Amino acid sequence: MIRTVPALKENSVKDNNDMPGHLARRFQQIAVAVFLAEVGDAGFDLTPVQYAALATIKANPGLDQVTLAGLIAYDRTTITGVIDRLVQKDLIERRASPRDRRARELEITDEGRRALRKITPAVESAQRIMLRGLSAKEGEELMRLLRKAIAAGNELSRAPLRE
Amino acid sequence: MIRTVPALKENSVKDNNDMPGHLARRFQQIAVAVFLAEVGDAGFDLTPVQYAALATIKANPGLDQVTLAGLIAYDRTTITGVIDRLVQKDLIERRASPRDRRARELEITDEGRRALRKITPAVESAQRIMLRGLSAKEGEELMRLLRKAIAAGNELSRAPLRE
DNA sequence: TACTGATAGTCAGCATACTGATCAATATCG
DNA sequence: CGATATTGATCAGTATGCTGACTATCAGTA
Repeated sequence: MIRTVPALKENSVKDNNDMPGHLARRFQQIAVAVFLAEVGDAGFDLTPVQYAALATIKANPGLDQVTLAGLIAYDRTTITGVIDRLVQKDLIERRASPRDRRARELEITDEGRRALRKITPAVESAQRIMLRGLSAKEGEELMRLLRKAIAAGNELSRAPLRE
Repeated sequence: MIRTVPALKENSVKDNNDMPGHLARRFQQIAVAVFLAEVGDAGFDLTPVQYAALATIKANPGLDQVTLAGLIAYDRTTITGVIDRLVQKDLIERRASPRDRRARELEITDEGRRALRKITPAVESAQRIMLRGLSAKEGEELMRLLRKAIAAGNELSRAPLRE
């Protein structure tokens, strides 16, 4: 096939599929949808962010909000609302720290522990589903590359990971 | 080293870094931050979503909102606000379609064209920066794996890609 | 101890994203 | 033709995520 007119303009605009930023958004979009579907099917109403916060609070009892934010790379202004909703659902407790009156200590409740236990299979299932197009080896490689890119860019967002 | 007590509970909770969903969120978070920083340094106030919409409207003059949404995998309810803001900035025009009175035809303005031209280097720079931790080969492999995972999960989100 | 800077948390404001609903217009089929 | 279904767009409501500002508190130092 011979084109009489070369498509100059079109070639100068990169395809979305060549843009890592676009691919990042798409993959995250699917990941969230899968998470909500699996967790919803299991009878729970918990977002990915709420789950990550809940699991991290359980693993680090009594931590404050800034530390929590650092451990899961959230902005501290985002954490406030997430915590509010977890408290609302009686999954965690927020109380003033005796050592630092600015800080709030976070603790998982029994109900939070129960929810976390029951929800775990759905979360693991979701992680599998979002990689279902890849072989096990490819899935591992994708995660390795993501970890590497993230490590190099950690300081570039307002909410870097802090250990 | 001998552990007297096996850490059963802790081991049952997967590390965030083993969760593709968490890695997806982190990578996207960094990608957006880098995009906004680069584009902002270039003197423009445009989000990744607005950029993608603008570029797609330029490449497909006169398309309607649902088609645009499909081409970049947005939810149609999200598009409304994005279009509002692009119109507000005089980068595009939205007018009623003569063929289908439900639909709106979208067209880039001269100012939109100018902005797109001037902003392109910053966008390309952003794509490089978000992969700066990876070799060229690794960057290609990451994009290939993301494309593959996305293709397999396309129908799982409310806003799949439509060609 | 008083001043200064840093820190924990919250808030207002804005921009994605989604669910589910509604309205108007178009398509389809009996 | 007319009833029905579908489609394009919008809206209300909710939940991230961010910027920038603010208060209260704490820490270090002159």
